[in-house]
Amino acid sequence: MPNNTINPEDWLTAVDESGFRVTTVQESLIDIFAHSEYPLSAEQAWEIARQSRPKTGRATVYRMVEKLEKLGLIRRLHGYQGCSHFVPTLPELMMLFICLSCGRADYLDSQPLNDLIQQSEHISGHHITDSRLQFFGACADCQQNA
Amino acid sequence: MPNNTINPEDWLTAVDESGFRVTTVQESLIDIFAHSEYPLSAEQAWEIARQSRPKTGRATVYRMVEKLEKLGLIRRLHGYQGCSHFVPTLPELMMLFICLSCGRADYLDSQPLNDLIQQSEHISGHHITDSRLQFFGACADCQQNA
DNA sequence: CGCTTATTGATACTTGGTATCAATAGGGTA
DNA sequence: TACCCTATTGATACCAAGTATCAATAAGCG
Repeated sequence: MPNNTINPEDWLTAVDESGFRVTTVQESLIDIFAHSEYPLSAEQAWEIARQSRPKTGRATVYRMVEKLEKLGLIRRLHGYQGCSHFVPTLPELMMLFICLSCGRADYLDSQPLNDLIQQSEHISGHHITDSRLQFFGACADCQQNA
Repeated sequence: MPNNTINPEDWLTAVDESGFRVTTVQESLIDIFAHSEYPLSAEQAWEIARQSRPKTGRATVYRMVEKLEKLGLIRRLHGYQGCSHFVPTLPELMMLFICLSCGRADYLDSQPLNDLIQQSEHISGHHITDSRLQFFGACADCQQNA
């Protein structure tokens, strides 16, 4: 995952600016999601959070996940170990590839998807306001090591 | 939904040929999914099934949904009232549009998606074995009646 | 028709997620 | 710094979707 393009500071700013208080739990959860190499479920994030902050509550983690998703900072993966895993959002890279072998997500340039949306709107007459595209398969690395 | 292209007989054949016994419950459930105008959850299918066959068990419906999904006869929708609704599969029409106003699914020609997959494989080096594309928005009808 | 075995239905259970509410901690003000 | 107000938190209870269990039932075959 291209962590270098994800800045936890920006997430804190986004949470702050959306009218919420920024707390230490939230900081720790933002850190966990922003730095994870793999998609995380709320349950997994809770486990990790308790390692450094044992009293962290389950509901708090679920609430934070919901908040981050609503703010568009994380994005839910569907069809990979259920539908409860999240990855950081990278607005220009909305086409997600998930490797079924190593579990890592790769972000692909979303311009081709935007083109496809425009084309589909034109053909069907529907007005498309949201889309979800996920690819599954074997990543370049896993193909080599197979 | 283009029901005219879905043939329950073919589904029964598919279930039969995959080594399962074909029973009356299964026939009724296949009918329900193949003829529904809207995406259905297992729970909803159970409700409908009990109207004509009151003793139908909940687990049976969940089992049948699982079987139909594994055989590729129905496909799960994600992000529309959760992730537990299903629509019949139309292999050449794998791009799904779901109207957020009337709830109906429309199937779009999947050739542009196939092209996109090829292009993405070429650029990324990943081997893509499965994909999921869903559009959300307002269908042509609902735009007019708004 | 009767036998064998897959399927079924009732029920209990698990899991992922939500609601409640008293206790806690931000952060603004004096 | 100390105080107050209120959003957030954590513990717990709760809920809903889905799964496991197992005796009863019904396909399909000889």
